[in-house]
Amino acid sequence: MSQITITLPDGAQRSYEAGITGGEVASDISKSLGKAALACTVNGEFRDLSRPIEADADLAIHTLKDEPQALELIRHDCAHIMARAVQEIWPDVKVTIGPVIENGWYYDFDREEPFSAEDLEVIEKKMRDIIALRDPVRTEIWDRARAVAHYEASGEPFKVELVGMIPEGEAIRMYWHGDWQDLCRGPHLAHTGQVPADAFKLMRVSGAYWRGDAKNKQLQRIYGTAWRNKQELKAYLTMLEEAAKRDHRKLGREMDLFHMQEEAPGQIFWHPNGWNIYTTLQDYMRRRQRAGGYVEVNTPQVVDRKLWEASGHWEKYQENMFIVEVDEEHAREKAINALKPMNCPCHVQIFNQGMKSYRDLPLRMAEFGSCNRYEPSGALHGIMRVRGFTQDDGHIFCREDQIEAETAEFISFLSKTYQDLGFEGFKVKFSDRPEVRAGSDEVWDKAEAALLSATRAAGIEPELNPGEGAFYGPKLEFVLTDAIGRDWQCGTHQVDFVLPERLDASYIGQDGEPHRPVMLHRATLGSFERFIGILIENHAGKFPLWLAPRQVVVATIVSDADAFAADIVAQLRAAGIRAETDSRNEKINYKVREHSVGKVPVILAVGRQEVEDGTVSMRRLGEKHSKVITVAEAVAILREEATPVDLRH
RNA sequence: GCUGCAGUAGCUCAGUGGUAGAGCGCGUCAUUGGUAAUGACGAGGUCGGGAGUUCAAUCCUCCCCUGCAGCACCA
Repeated sequence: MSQITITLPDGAQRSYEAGITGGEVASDISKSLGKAALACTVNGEFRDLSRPIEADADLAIHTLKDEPQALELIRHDCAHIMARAVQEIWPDVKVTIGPVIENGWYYDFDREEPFSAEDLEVIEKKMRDIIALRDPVRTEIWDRARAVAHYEASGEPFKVELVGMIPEGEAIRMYWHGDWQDLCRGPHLAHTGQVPADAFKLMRVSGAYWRGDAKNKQLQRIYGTAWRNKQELKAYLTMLEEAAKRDHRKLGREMDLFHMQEEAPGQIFWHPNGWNIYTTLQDYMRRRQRAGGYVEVNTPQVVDRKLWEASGHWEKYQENMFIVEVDEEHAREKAINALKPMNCPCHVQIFNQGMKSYRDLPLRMAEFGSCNRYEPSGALHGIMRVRGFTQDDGHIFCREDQIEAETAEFISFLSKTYQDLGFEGFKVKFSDRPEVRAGSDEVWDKAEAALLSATRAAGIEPELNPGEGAFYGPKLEFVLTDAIGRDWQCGTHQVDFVLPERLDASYIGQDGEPHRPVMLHRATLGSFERFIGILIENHAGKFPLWLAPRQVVVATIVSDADAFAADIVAQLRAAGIRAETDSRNEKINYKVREHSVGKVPVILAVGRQEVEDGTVSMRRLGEKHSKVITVAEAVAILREEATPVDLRH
């Protein structure tokens, strides 16, 4: 037996016989470490404690203290324990896959009968029984034929398929706890008792397609969440509740911003408060775009199918379009139109009017373009994913050699916009040529290089999405992060070589010959509807003053202050502030509560004292204390704060 | 679109095979009250839509619509 040297993370070295396991080393270091050990990392490879170490190695023993490894192991073992629990309760259920995901895991099962909420409780209880058994986890490497034969014999067709998907040369590893067995890459805990029995919870059941393909069989997926201890689980559940409190659908109702109803699924009825946010945002974008050298246009909603055929939408996008047929009986003519799902073909029509010269380029054309798309019913979600929406759309017609400068210009435009709207940072994703594409490799080379270098020049290193570009050109996607760390893809910037060709756009170059322009499709917010949803959730309804629909409420404490309040509101309105009085016959506590729930940023309370002194008691949303200042001071402060960010100085 | 769940007063929700209840909100009256709910009284729904079973359906069955969660989709 040869001796090997094990080097621990602190640099300490220990000598053992070759073939010793990580678990044995842990026990040798100390009895308590031996107990606490969950798994180990050997020369950078995350492994089971039970695997022998044959040569000199760096070794790190993982315990519950190592958060990422511990969570990975716990969740992974939860997945297996859940699958075992399900098969022990319903032996005829077929197992498929059960990966670790953010905050937990899921496992997909094939079972005729749907799992019910009560079933989840039963499964959860069974899981705790399995954990209490403290069954050791055992592993073996099998050859492919044996694994296939085993799963065929045990009637697990999905596992047979999975074995077939494991690449040649990769070990086929089998795991057991108790008699239950699963195919798995590992690693796993040393025994089932290492899963904290009070720190996991089954969350929900849903359908999911086998291998993520809608053409395949639909399986039943059970989601669970698991943590290192009860406190972490509780913190996570509390966080979910907090996130639910900012749900834009709930706040939209509470703040009286909008509503939706079943006669118009996926479309929004904007109430005065919500429309105020919308127009404030649109006014802001319009000023920014004008300053950015865009010309604003507006194009038709209902457009003949001929244009969609020419643009390619009829062929590629028809499923998502609202088709409008006018029949002969009523109109004495037959016409098939479609509501526009995108603005680009219409913009090319404007570009195509008259002759364009190279001197006209780059031509930056913007439209707050209302579009309608027949989104699948299951995709609809509040005002975030709708069937009728308005994009802050724009198309830049330019020469190939202008792509880089225009891209840089747009990135700076977008970056300022996000900053103005209260978002700290954003990520950029770069998608390059897909397999099936239009345009020559040479043109793609140029376009990709231009996008990349413009992004890098802006000091941004994009995340690469190889092969994910549109068939007509490469694209950048801009993802912003909200106040609670969620990512939202909003902006987009796409190079398009195809549409100008299909719709025959051209300009006369310096050489007197016609040339094809390149089109850059770009949007900053994406759609107003979705972006406002994001804003609501980002601010939890507490909008900065300039965006808030109702900026100030002047609330009277006694009715003797009614006239004074009305006068203050008149002064505030004259200063351009959205203000209203609340002189209802209610107590000040009641009014403060109601307007706080309604997320009004500023309440000015006025009673006898204020009338006498010409002051107001200013209370900001969420603050406990109010401040007494003169009316003139209040107007001056609020005027400044209510000014849109881009107009301030 | 697929799977599952849900749809009762403006909102949140309870409830029953014999035509329905609470809190908040709303209205009226009283109260003029200092920074997150003053009190009393009152109005308000035929229980998402359609069909069926039944002497009788909001409650059971079927179909449809809409919503929610996830999957798929997001050109």
